[in-house]
Amino acid sequence: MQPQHQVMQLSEQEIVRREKLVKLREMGIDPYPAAQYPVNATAQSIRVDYQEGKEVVVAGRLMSRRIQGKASFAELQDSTGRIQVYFNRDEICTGDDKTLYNEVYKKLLDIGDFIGIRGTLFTTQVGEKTILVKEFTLLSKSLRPLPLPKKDAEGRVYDEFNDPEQRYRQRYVDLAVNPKVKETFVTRTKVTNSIRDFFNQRGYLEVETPILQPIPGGAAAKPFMTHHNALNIPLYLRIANELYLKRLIVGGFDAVYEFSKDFRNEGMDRTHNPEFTVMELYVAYKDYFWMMETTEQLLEKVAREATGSTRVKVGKNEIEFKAPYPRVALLDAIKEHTGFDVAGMDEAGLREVARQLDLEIDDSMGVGKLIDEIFSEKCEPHYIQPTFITDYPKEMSPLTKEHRSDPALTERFELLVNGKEIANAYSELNDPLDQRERFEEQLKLSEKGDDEAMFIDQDFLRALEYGMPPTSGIGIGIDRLVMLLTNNSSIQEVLFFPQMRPEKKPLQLSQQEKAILDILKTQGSMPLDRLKEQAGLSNKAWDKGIKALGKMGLAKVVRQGDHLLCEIQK
RNA sequence: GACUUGGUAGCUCAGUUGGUAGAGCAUCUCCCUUUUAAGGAGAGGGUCCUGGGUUCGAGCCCCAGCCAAGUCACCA
Repeated sequence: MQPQHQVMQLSEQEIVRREKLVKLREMGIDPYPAAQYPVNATAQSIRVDYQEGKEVVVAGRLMSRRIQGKASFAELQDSTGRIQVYFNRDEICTGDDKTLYNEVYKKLLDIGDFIGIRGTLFTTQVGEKTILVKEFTLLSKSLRPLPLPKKDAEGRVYDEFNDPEQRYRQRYVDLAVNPKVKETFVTRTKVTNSIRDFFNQRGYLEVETPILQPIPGGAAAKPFMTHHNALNIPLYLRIANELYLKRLIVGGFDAVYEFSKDFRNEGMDRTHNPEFTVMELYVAYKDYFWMMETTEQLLEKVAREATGSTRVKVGKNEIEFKAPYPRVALLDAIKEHTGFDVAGMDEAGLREVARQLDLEIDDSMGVGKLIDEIFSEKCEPHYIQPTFITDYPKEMSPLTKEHRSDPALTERFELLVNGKEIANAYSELNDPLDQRERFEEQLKLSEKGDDEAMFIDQDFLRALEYGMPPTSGIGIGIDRLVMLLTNNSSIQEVLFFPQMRPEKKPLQLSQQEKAILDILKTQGSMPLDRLKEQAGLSNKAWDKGIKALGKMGLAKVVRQGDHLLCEIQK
């Protein structure tokens, strides 16, 4: 195994920047100074509050340069955007010594470096608000060249940094170079702030519950497993936080909510990341009708605060988040979009319907899963505008209270927007005996082969036995909501660091080079074809190996009459 | 998991029946005092994703693999 530093191959530009680093240090300039820098303005504040001749101190990354002899225009980018700065040799170097401009600025600074600037504001002949640099300070040297997308007057982008793999793996570069990406994440935080604000104003309590759980409950999903050494027990990463929040309602809180990272060990695609964010809220003495009204109000406010409007463009559609939203019972939706009335149907009947609708089903599916399959395949995509789908069958809702007027159904709704589920809510099941029976139903499903069926959580049942007030709860998928509000069709675009397969380590090769060189060493010089034969390498490996050796100056091929001869060098 | 597409310079991309690897930007050198995607001139820069095969010869053709995106399948 070779040590890491020998593996590292630097590009020409990276070598140049490292050499500049050395030169700066030789000149007594610290490329990574510790002292704070007294920033008093930003690109944005200068634009908004422009005063000719005003002195400002700003800091940021150098993002472009146009050097013209003794003068140069450059762009400085800070967290608020870009501002043009003007370097003039005689403004920076007031005495005879011009090295600060000629050497330090022109030769030793690079695009990507962080610098601080003290200067005065002026407007150029072309009308651009600009800082006339009086003094600059290197704050941090950048050793890797950034990609340099550019925009022309019509807004066309050149050399855009747009390869998704690189953008996700190196999000820091993506953020530094693509301003739109930053906006997405600012909107994301506005969304969560707006939700918090809505709940806090109502006096709801934000809480934290365990991520490491002995029994992963509250949803049907495959969990991640881990192990606690001191306790010597298996633990699961939570798939939902529902059961813990309900325990808090048992304990006497009237309303609790939590933004929770949940984890599911399932497939990844443009709408699924193994870790994702859900907001769950539980409010005592409420039912799912109340929750529908609350949800409408919440989303109307969030849409307005995060995007500036209740109308949001999503792909080809425009979605109106203004309350109220239509309410459609699940079985009515199925009747409407498939023509089948599945109310009260047994498993065999549902199988037959699914078969007629050309749906793929398997034997482990019970009544609940079959209905879910029919609905999500045939109905879900139709609901573009926000719509509450209500009254799900009991079999697919093991934590939900039985419907007050139909024992086959539950008091549950999902909110669909743009054909996708955004929220899921119930009148929570608080009858401990009913809850135990529902868990036992799940156990049967599990025995049938459904590996997502819920576990029985005895402690949760114990809590319910002490008594939980009637409660309504909701879970909102934050990533999906942010996707909608930022018009992104991929979850990776709304997560800073989406999960990726690890990058391959750079190969420590030169196996073939070593093989060739070893033979050559014993001979000093030999015919090329004999060397190839003795090396016993594939054509491709031979070709690469001998070319690489030539390039490194270790071997040389020389022509001698009709023959090619290979000689060892040095 | 299946299929499709892609992987070439720091970035964005060309690359012809298979015949010595190209452009723009960036970098480096020289010239240049108000420019705006790009001032002028010149130079350097490559593991063509990896491994094997076919061939006198592979960035290109064949096989296997890696990574990604998209579509489908799976999926609270």
